[in-house]
Amino acid sequence: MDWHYTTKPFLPPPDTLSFFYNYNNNPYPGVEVKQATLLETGEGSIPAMYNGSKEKKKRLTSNQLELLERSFQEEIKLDPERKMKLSRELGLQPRQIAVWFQNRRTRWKTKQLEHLYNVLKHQYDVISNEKQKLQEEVMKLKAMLSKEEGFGKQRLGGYEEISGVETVESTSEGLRGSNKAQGKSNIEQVADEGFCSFSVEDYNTVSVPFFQWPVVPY
DNA sequence: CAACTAACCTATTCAAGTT
DNA sequence: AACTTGAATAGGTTAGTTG
Repeated sequence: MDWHYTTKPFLPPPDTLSFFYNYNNNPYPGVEVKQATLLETGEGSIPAMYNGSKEKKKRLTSNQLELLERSFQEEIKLDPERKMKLSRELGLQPRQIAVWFQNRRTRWKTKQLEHLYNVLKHQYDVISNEKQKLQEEVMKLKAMLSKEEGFGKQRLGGYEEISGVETVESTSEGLRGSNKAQGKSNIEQVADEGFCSFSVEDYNTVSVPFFQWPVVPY
């Protein structure tokens, strides 16, 4: 495996989650450009860990981490030019820079998935609550209806039409008030509050409001 | 169009640091 | 000593280039 023979132009961040599933996706097919040779990049000099001799793994210093982190915040992907620049500035092998970025992207992605999970869980809780309320309301309405039916039978023929829709006060009506006027369901209301529902198929193509690029949690 | 190349990914290993 | 973290490796996938 080699990391250092080609480069891609600076890629503006995609605004969808699709890159989660295809990091290699290039929004500008055909513009990949051949660049530096091994000699030019200076990666011909293989560090001890890569040339067979057993050197122990060393942690990066806080200064190195700080600069790498700042660079990562600027752009999640690493172009060869930046890799070489960081390599010179930090006194690390370009390979180490590339590895650090790869591992950092993995950590970043894990955090993003964690965040996504929390958002979806919140959505689920809201909808689950709503379902509970609606079920309770249905029970109340059924109870009222059977009561009314009881009255009707007692009056012996004195039939009175009762429209449930018009006469029954909904216990959760207040909750829906404003959105009902706009013809919106509670679920849509949830969506309006900044969450959206999407299917697995949507996952690759639909941009998600809470997703920001490059949000870099750690 | 197959072979090559170089990027990226996930899964894993293992040393260093922490509890 | 057990657990956690993170640097590094292995092997696979993808996409652009070349002959």
